[in-house]
Amino acid sequence: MRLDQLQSFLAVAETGSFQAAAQRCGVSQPTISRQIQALEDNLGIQLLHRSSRAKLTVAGDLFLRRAYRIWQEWQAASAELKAMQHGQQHELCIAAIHSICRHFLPTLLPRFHQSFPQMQLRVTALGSDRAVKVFQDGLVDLIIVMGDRYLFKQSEWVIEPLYSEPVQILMAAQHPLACHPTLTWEALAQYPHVVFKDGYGMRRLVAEEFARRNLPWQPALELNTPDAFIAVIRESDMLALLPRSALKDALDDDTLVIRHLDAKVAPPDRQVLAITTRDRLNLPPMAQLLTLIRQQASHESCFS
Amino acid sequence: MRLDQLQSFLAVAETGSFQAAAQRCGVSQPTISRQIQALEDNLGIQLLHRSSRAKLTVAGDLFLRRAYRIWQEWQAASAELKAMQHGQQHELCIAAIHSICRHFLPTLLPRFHQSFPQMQLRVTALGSDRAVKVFQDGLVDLIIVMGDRYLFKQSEWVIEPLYSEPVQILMAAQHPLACHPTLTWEALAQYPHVVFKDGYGMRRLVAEEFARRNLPWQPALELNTPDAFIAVIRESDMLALLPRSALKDALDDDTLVIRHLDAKVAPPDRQVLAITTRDRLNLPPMAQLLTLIRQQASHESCFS
DNA sequence: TTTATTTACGGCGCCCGTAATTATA
DNA sequence: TATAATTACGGGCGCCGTAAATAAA
Repeated sequence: MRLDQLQSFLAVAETGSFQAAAQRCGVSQPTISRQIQALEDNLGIQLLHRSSRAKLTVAGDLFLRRAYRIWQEWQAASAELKAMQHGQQHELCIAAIHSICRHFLPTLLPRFHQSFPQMQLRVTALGSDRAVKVFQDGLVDLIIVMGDRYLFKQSEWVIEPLYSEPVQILMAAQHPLACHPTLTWEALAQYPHVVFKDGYGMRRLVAEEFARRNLPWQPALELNTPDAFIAVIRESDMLALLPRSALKDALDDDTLVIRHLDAKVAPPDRQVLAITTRDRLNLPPMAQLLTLIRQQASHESCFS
Repeated sequence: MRLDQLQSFLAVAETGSFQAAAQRCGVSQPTISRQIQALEDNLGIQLLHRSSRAKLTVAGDLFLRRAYRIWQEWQAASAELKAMQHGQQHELCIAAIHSICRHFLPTLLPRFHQSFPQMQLRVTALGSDRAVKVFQDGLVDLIIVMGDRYLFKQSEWVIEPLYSEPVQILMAAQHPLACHPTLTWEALAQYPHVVFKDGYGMRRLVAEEFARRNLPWQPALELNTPDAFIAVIRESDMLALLPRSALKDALDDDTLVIRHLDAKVAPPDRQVLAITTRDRLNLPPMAQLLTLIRQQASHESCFS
């Protein structure tokens, strides 16, 4: 079945005449005749009486409702996708790690909102693994996560490195290690650690570094928001390895100090990636969002 | 858009691979590729990622639901009409005048039921005009009505004469006219008449006969079922002109007598017609019903 | 390298529009 | 007779399958 056959049928049913239908559809009258015939052959039953005012048969009457629904559904689909292509979708979902939600997106989202005031943005803070999962399930349009060797790349993904930043150590101002300007892994291993829960990129990065050096490493406390880290660290002898951006809030806090590792033994910088699918790049809102993200990222990189 | 393009898309979406889809659809793999391309061109947006496991794009995901609904609707329509053509429709509606419902259909319908036990029959007793109206509106599949010069014939109709029968006069046994073996119009005009309401064929036939003779004719009582006629006639000096089949119940009733008009001035026999549309003749239940109706009609004609 | 999709190509078939024919009122 | 739908016919476009090329994993 072709859609123009359906259209011919609907036109005839509505106008009651083949030639009126032909005019409406912008084709010759025999074309209408043949298309109706094809439809009837295809369905194996007569749809129209061929007297003066072409009236519907019982079968035609039954089919009319179906035909109309099919036609409507196609029109709706067509319009929907057209709208999407012109950037008129109404929501855009982002999942990102906490530091991005806290320090990267807030300056960027208002500017995006100016470009697409109609668009509803949904931003969710998640660990990297979870973000990748919801992205795979098609629940979000874009994720911003930590780069990771175990990231299972799909060919239809577009992975854009945004910036990288060093991992540093947060501790209370009166912590025994606070007097050292730089630290060693052995020193870190002496103290209990506050870490992210499983499924967070930073957890995996830290765990791998300790494992690589065969040092004992016992997470004393698992959290899933960086905010909570600061409160805990301030009042204990615990340590936390965090990316620099997560430590911005601690910079001006007298009760906390930030230290780094010896340059020789420092862990690799943590990479921050934006991931979406290739097809979404063609959607204007997504293109705009990515442009803003790139701008913000280059700005962020200046401080590295 | 062609339907097999839709089918290709659904097959790819379901199997995740072009060649699996090709196998399922029974075509070569390039055909699937081209059909998806055509669909994408038509909608102006990419529907599938072309990596290893062909996954849906956002647009494809949106379109999938529409496509599925369209496909289902077509399948349903196709099955529905196929079933109808094989006589599996589930109801058949008849509208007929009262005498037919009372004397003609009762012996016929049980036999029809034997042939199509699944089928639900709906029979409605109506005046001829009303029956024609509901038939035109597509509310019933078949009508059996009185033949009438004013019957507006449509070209897609099949009109089958069933039988004709004389019009006779019903009166109470002790009626002043009961002693005459045959009657004249002038005599009839002396007495009040019980008649059918407007829109009934017999009403029009009787009215025309009186009008043709310039005789006064005042309906004293209007009814719309022949049953009621008998009860009224029995206890009054009213007359009723009724077709012979409507008088069967009065034949063995001592309180009633039936008279006819002089042969020379008798009104035309009333014709009984079955009407349906040409397309319905191809439906097995209707074909069977018409066969039975014809049989019954020839049987009826024997008594004319 | 292997697998998967796209492009190239020859051929068949379908569909279109014009014009002649048939059916209908 | 006039109007409307169907059939006939020539031309072209479109779609198919096979096979080669290209892209991706």
